[in-house]
Amino acid sequence: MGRIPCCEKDNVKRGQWTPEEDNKLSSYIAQHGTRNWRLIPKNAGLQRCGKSCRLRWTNYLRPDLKHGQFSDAEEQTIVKLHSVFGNRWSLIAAQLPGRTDNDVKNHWNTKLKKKLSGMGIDPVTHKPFSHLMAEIATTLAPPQAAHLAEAALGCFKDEVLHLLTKKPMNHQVQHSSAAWGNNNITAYINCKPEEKDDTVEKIKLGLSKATQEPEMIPSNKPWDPNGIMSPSFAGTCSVFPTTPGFQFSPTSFGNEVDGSSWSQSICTGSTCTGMDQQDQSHGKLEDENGDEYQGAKEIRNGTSIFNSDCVLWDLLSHDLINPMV
DNA sequence: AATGGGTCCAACCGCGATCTG
DNA sequence: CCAGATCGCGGTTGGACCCAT
Repeated sequence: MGRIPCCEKDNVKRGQWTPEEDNKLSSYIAQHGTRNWRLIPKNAGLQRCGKSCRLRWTNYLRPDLKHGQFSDAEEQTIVKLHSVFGNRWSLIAAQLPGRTDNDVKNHWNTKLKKKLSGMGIDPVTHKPFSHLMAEIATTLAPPQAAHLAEAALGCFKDEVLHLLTKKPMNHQVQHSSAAWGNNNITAYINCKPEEKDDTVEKIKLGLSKATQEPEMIPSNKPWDPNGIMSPSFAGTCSVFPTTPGFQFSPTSFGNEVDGSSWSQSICTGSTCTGMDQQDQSHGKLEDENGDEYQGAKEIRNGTSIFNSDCVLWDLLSHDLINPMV
């Protein structure tokens, strides 16, 4: 029944690969291809598991791989695609010739996440931290709001402290914007001071309402899985997407700031026009529990989440090297 | 020079999907 | 059809390297 094991676990070497091992594997694959990873280590004279050989080849030895630094354009692509697909590294890497999913993942975790955080943008949702705080304040029931806001304050301490104390944005922004080659982010951070002040007020007001006036929360709450967003409640957070976990809107944000594709890539969190109004079921990738909604499931099943009149699809489809469908 | 902390990335781990005997 | 191997993926870790003290 079944196949024979891929390797004898107790007789395989692990850890760093030596140049000799690399040479053996490369020359064997050059001659015989990568048909059967189970046989490759044995035939190539390597005391390695087939899985280890596959990883070494796909992540490091493949001749078409790039090994240098990520360019600005590559970083932009990663951020843009991550705002849509999340941690689907293989999908993202497919749009970056010569880069592996491991490369992209490592670069994201070590560099890009920090860059975004330094700009006051949550790398998970691609929204400004201030918007996330405001969402917490305006969309959760009182006990949840209080606890989550407290937790968020811990997570986003620097950004929130800046907002609440109105200290000027400092080194991080300037450093980041310089490193990323233009002033889009600085433009965003520094733009519309009245909106940021408004955001601070929303945070304060929302927390105050949530913790003191439970009767103000409408009956069909967004956190209620059976509920439908009421117009009155939606109006209380008109600036923000009305569903926790909702992702998007590059287009509106870019237009607000300077209309460049780079600012569209960086942050997808501002006013959410297009998708939430047109088709919420396609816009939502996850609900507040992290469960996938229709859109994400369609990606996983290999079909597009985007229809022909979707702004996001228009944005991305022009840039994609490998179709997602 | 020693050392402690931070960063980076190659490699490993575990899981679900797919394939194969 | 089924059991189990293989593949592909995303998350995590180990250790090399760098830098400040």
